[in-house]
Amino acid sequence: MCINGGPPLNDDLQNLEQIEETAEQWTDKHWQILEAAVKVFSEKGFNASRTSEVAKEAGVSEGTVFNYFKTKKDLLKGMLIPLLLRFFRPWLLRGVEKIFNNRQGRPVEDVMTDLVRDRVHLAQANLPLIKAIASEAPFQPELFAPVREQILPQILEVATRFFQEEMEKGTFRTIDPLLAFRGLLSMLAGYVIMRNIAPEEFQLQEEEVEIRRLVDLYLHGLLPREES
Amino acid sequence: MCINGGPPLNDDLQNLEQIEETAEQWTDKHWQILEAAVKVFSEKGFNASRTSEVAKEAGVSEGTVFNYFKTKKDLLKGMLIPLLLRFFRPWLLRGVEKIFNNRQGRPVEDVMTDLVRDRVHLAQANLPLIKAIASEAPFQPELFAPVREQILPQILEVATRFFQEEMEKGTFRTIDPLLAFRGLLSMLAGYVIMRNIAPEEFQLQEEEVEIRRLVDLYLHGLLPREES
Amino acid sequence: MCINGGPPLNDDLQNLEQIEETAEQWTDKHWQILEAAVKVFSEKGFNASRTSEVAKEAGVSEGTVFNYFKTKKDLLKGMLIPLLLRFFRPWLLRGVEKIFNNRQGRPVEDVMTDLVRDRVHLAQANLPLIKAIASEAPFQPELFAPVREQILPQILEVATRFFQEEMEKGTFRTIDPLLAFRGLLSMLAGYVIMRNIAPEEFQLQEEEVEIRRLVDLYLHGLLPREES
Amino acid sequence: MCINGGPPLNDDLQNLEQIEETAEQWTDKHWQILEAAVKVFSEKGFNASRTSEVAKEAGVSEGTVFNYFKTKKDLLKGMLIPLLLRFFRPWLLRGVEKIFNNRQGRPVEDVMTDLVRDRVHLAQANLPLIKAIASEAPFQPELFAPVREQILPQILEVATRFFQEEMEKGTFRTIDPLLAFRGLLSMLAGYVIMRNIAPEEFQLQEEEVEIRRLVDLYLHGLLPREES
DNA sequence: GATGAATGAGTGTTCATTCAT
DNA sequence: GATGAATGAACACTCATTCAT
Repeated sequence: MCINGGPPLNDDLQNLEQIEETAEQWTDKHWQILEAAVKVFSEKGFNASRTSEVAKEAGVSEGTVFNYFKTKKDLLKGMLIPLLLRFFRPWLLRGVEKIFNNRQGRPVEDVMTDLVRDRVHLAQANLPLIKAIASEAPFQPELFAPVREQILPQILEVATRFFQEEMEKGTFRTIDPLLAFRGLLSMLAGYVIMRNIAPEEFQLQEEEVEIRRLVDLYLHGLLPREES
Repeated sequence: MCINGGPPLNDDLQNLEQIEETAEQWTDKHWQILEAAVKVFSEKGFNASRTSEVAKEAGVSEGTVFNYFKTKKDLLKGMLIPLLLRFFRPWLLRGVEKIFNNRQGRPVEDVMTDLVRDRVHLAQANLPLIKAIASEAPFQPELFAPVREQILPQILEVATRFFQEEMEKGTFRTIDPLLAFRGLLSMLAGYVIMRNIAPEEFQLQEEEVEIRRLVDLYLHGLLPREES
Repeated sequence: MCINGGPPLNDDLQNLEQIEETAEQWTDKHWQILEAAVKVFSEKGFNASRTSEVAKEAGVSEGTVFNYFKTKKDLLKGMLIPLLLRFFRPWLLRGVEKIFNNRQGRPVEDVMTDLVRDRVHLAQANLPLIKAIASEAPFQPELFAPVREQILPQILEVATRFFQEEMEKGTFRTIDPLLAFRGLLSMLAGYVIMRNIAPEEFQLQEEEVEIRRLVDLYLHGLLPREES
Repeated sequence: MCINGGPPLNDDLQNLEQIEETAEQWTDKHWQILEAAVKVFSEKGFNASRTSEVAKEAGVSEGTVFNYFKTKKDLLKGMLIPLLLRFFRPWLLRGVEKIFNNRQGRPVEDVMTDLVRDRVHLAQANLPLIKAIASEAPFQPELFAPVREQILPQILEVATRFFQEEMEKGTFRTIDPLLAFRGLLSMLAGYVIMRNIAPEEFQLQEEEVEIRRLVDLYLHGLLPREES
């Protein structure tokens, strides 16, 4: 009859524990179908995608898709699971400290570059997933409410703590840590988006160069160094 | 029988002259219907929107919608016209110089703040329009190709010229002007998006404060001022 | 967009006034489609019927069916309207008295025969309608609740009044008038049903003969006349 | 692989011998599944019932249902077996005579009351079975053809014989024995149906009272006794 | 014998588009 | 020019049935 292994997706994305639990109960078929959905949704958008195409892409029959995900919308909802796990599990588990713990002596530019490079790579590797979700998120607020209300604050808290600590140590100048985070996030996202929309028009160089430049601008600003 | 006043939209968005021409040939009904479409599309997304709802919102019959815009997609295409006109006509007509011409003596922070404020206000005022277009753009590349290929380079050129001149004058330090532009654009867009997604979670202050902080971060970077 | 002239069917079948109102707001298309639905539903049963077949039978497109009746179930609900109007409007409007008013001097057998004949003819003429509704009624109690709770009591009241008056006049012997009504209704329905299921097996004669026999059995019972 | 114990159901319901034979070859699982089907079908109707629900109700897997009954329709067909056995085996085996043999001296009212009470109890006890079959019978004529053509005539013959004998004995007045049977059957069925549709609206009393009244009306008719 | 995952034809319903009035 | 009834292709989802384990 109905398979739909794992708990229902509704309201079960409150925190990482629940998300991991759900993910563990998923079978290979779940992942196989979800990957197909990610591919199709990211290419055509949620509404323009056809469940038949997801099925074909997954190499299963249409009925099977619905055995594993009760509705088309559940496919979208399900994508939050790998997204959150891939992007936040390491961070939230280990804290960002680990990344910065062993920066002994290394210049802050290098450390920030590592950080940005990691996120850029992650975003590039998961671009379809991000595209599928991000493009539909504005129109399904109730679907993503748990993320906004539960997960986002956790992320902000980690980020804030990181910036605050560094500011106290004097690594960064003292500004609103959330502003610092938003600024970095914006530049990072802006880079990834523009890179994928119109790399030519923006005359983007190879990734490593761009990342270094981005970090440089973020850290030093546009004004001339005053010491000179 | 078919009205569809003005030239067909296809391939007629190559430059501002053509766009203005098309806009002038539009009747009030065109605008009335397009505004309705903007409202509906921005709330539900292009594919989830119903032409019937656009008609109701516009206060006309469904048939009339199709008298003015041959297809649903033409409604989307048509939105590019007010978007481009509102965002770029003043810039491209007068050049950004005008904005900076009369900055005699005013500190660069203030001038940049004016610039950012202007764009933020514009974005806020046209948020539905932006949302309607931006959310569908990734899935209709051919629809937006003329913009990317014709309009975007014009914009980039103006922006580049501005940054370059200022760099030569010493107002800004010398970096890739496109990088400078992308950085500013990213921060600007990031601010507007986050403000509209989750103002609470990001603890956003009143606009003027946020804009000043944003410009400060953009201009000075995150590192402590070295002279101190 | 949506036509669906007339008020929504839900909860609007409380009394004959509302039913008549709804019926008057129906267009020819409504009736055309409903007749087709009656035909199809009565032949295959509600669930086994296909809306596509209803459309074909009505000579309209499938979309048109749903313009006039929002759902397949609404087609079923809509059938109550002609059913009730055809079976009860005359009765409830004029009272059964009219039928019996002018029976001056005529033997009660003849009057009852007229009554039964009228109902049998009506039932025969509306057999598909009855079949379509009656076969689904047991499984859609909420759909027919208004009829059971509002219309049925009205009918029972009229019937009760009729039998009671005749009993007081001495035309009938004094028994529970509802029992008398149920008995007549049962025989009438039983006759119509058996006639349509297996006329051969029940060796049914021509209608007029059967009706006279039925009335005779109903009025005199199975026991021998005691006077003899 | 396929079990489907017992002979195929098609065309094997010609007479009671074959039916009994089939019933004897059925295992407990057959009965278990069939009872579940009766429950589900009687609640939702044949077409609206899901084989998955039958399986769940029977406490077996969906596959098992189809091991015992090749198709969903076979479940319906199979229901004829308990129906016919329960309703007609005793009658046909022993003849109705047995019931009437020992009526020595008892008034005919009492004897008829016994008869009616027996049938009413039987119907009440098997209501789901009757409902499941009766509601689908009009739309599956070929399924029930053997019953109509083979079993029904046998029943009618027994009934006819009974009424005829009693008429010859003078217990009943002489009318068409089939009419007498149809009249009784109608009243009986009408009572059971109305009792289960709307006992309140019909103001039904306790069963024993209703049965006595029903028999009284059937035997004496509605007219006043002429001897008084 | 029992299972239940996989199947895919089939369904009610939607909605962009047309066109007669 | 404006209307809105009619259209029918298309889609999400269902479910009886199969069959490998």
